[in-house]
Order: sequence, then structure tokens, then C-alpha cells
Amino acid sequence: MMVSLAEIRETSGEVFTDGCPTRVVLDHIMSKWGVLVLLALTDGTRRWGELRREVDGISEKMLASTLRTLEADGIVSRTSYPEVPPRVEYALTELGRELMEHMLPLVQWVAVRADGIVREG
Amino acid sequence: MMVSLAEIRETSGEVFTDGCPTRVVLDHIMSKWGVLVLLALTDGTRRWGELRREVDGISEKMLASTLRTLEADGIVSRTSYPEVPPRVEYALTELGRELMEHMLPLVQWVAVRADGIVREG
DNA sequence: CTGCATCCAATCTGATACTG
DNA sequence: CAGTATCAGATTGGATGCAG
Repeated sequence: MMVSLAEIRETSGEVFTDGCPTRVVLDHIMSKWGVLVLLALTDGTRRWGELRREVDGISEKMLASTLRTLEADGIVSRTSYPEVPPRVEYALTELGRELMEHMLPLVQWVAVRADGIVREG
Repeated sequence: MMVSLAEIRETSGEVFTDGCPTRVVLDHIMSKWGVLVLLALTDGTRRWGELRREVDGISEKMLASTLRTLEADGIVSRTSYPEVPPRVEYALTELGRELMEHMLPLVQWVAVRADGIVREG
């Protein structure tokens, strides 16, 4: 194993503490919709409507909420163009791209194994 | 970037489809408590009470629910010893250890960055 | 000790309707 | 197109109480 839990403890001794920064960020990026939105943005810039369609099943409310959270975290950037009709584009920031470099391998592993794992609804 | 979204689409063209296996597994392992329980087990075998204390803030209800889900997925193993008082040990399976090899780097990255990211409660 | 069952409050979600 | 407002339903969380 390349990275040990011990190393994580050294970096953030409070991964297991309720309300610590690590947990907060973890909750944002590993949330049900957070992962999928980030995944969609890994391909490149996306408009609101594109994300809505691409992330199957997400409600407008959750898309808005997820995007606002990730934007506040500095992981996603929002660019609004003063046009009619309105156009708003979302993209990963440098921090976001760095994050996805670490998340993609995990998601890919899951994608490969998922079919063999699933048994409950 | 080592792994591309395109590669994930090739493996599982339905990462974005509601209810697909990849999403189901992703929800289990990346859930609020799932990540923390898996993290605790990365150190090695843990008893029920140890997990309860180590994963700060988790309720018995959620711990039981999380463990049952991960066990059903074949990621965590449960060993019950017929003693008095009872003793039950939880550990990562081979699949689980493989999973954590991919998840630890991500968690570590978050642990390093979290303090700089957090701004909302 | 290791859980499961239940009740109740707090949150989170989602569908619908509506605004700029 | 890009959201916000609202309300009802689903989930989650905590506190107990109890069983193996």
C-alpha cells in the first residue's frame, strides 16, 4: 500500500473528529451528487443545462446546491455571460483538477468492480 | 492526468445513469459514514465498540447500517466469536484492501488541503 | 459486549411552480 | 436558459429499551 492511514493521521490527526475540516470537504466531494458533477466537469466546461442532462436523476435544487458548495470550496468555477438568453459555464479550477487526478483512479476501480459487487437494490 | 473520464466511460458507459451498479457502489463507499468506517478498518481489524468510539459522532444505528451494507458488498468481513460476553470483529476483505489502496491517496489529498478549503460550516 | 427495534425530531430530497 | 421558492415525503440522527 502506497499511502498509510498513519500518514493521514500525521497530516490531519482529526480525520475521525466530528466537524473537522477534512470531514467537511470529504462530505462535499464524496456526496452522492458531488462526485457525479465533478466527474461530468472532468471532461471540460459544462453549462447548467448540460450538467442537468448529463447527471441523470439530479434535481435542479440539488444541482444548484452542489454547484454552490463546490464553488465555495474553490473546486469549481462559475462564469456568467451577460447575454440573452443567459449563459453560465461551470469548470474545474486548478484545485479541482488536482482533486480529480486523485478521484478518477478510485472511480475507475469502482466502475470496473461494480457489476460484481452489487447485489442489493 | 493518468486516468481519463473517457476510459471510465469505456469501462462503464453508464456512470451517469441513475441506478447503475457503479453509482450504487459509489454511494456505499463514499457515503458520509462509509468512508470513515473503511478508513478505521484500514489500520486493521476492529471490534464493534472500537469502531463506535473511533468514528466520532456515528450512531449505533448508522454504524450497524453501514457495516451491513459494506459486508453485503463484500468489502468488509464480519467475524463473530461465540463467547460471553460476545465479541465481533470487522476487517477489510481482499476487495476492501484493494479499494482502500485507491481511496487513501484521495483522502490524504483532502486531509492536506482541507484546512485551506473550508470556509462554510 | 453487540447489536436490533421503535419513536420522534431534524435534515435532506425531489417535483412543481415561478422569476429574471 | 438559469436558477429560486415552496411544500410534502424520504432519510437520517438520537435516545431508549431490550435481547442474545
